[in-house]
Amino acid sequence: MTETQTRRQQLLDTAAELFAARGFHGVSVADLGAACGISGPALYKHFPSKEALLAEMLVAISEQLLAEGQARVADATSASEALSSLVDWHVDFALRHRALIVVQDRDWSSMPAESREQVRTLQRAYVDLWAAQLRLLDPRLPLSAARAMAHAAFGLINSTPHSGLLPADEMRGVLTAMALRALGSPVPGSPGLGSSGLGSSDS
Amino acid sequence: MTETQTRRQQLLDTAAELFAARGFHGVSVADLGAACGISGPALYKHFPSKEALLAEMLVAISEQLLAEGQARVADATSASEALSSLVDWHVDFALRHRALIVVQDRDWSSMPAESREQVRTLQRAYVDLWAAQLRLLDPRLPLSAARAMAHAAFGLINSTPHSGLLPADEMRGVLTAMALRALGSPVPGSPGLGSSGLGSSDS
DNA sequence: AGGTGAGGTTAACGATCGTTAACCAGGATC
DNA sequence: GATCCTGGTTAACGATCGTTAACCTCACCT
Repeated sequence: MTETQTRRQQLLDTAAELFAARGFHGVSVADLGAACGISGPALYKHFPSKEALLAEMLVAISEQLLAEGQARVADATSASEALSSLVDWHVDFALRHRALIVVQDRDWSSMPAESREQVRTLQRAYVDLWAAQLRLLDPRLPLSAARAMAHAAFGLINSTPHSGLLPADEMRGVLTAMALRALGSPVPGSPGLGSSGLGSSDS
Repeated sequence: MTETQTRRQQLLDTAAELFAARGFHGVSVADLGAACGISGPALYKHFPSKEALLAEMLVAISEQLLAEGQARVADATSASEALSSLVDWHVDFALRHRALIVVQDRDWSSMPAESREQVRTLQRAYVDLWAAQLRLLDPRLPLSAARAMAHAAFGLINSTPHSGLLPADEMRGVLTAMALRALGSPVPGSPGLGSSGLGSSDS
């Protein structure tokens, strides 16, 4: 692999892989060190604690997701173009960083409180970025419903680590198409879906 | 809460909640006991080990998901009706058992090897149940792509625990509509769907 | 009455964990 | 050439974990 990376980055990458496979509490610092060719407490030359390593990992990806998402929305000329670009970005990210995707919503609760709050804020902003575009497409859509739809789209796209059964190229096509269809027309016109009706017709 | 349940079931229910919040390795048997009004090693009067408790929990829900899924497919008169019924069932299950949904794909790797294999087999059968219906709708769809689509639909529906921002009734409507749309017209064999527009750009 | 088993208790065990301490090699700096 | 910082090492610590052992207490059966 890329041997030119710094030891610090190697620790982050390897930790992502191990945490994704066995969970934060299921990986000891000795395991992590061994997987990096060093052993045990050498980790503390690069991070103040095991929790701090996790925090840096998750804060970094939350920032990256949000920053690129904002850039793409800014560059778009319509809501549908923005959403399409957001989907492409998130699919690309999920395919390139499967391990990080798993760790993010699995070991979120193992982070120190302050970083946990930071990630929560970043994630909320990212969700609202999607939700805003959805509400531009259908202004009758309540914010809470738009947020739920964004979360559902993330769940769909983030399913890729759990099913590594397609080559990345084909998986990209499947996920992109499904996500765009799922977000397509926010109000269900189809019959037989029950009487819930998503409210919001009058407010 | 329901005080008429057996202690054994109370342990399973409470464990699901705690595991979902902090992860299997993040919950000690003392924590679990305390949350049930008993303390510490009393767990071993009901389960041979902490891992065995997790295994029973996950095997049970995998069996339940598959059994009801098979029943619904058997009762359906068409592939689209079967898929719609499967979506309803999975959405209902996810809304009723949020904690179990979280634990299932979070602490799968913490199970003893034999039970892990058992759950894997049950889940694979459940995925193939969905995939078979998808391929009835579009016979050109490869099995691997159909499986990926089923996984993606699960991810979409299972997102509900992460976003508890809608009342269950409205959430059911949103998830059902999105899942059906996502599965709706199976993906064209075309790679790189480039600048696909969202159909509803006009309003 | 007396025995029994189910479901608790506390105490204690060995293992493992995250973390700290003390030490050491080597290359850059002055 | 002495010095210092960087990134390693091994040893040891205290805490916590899952698990076992030994004991207790009733409800229940005969």
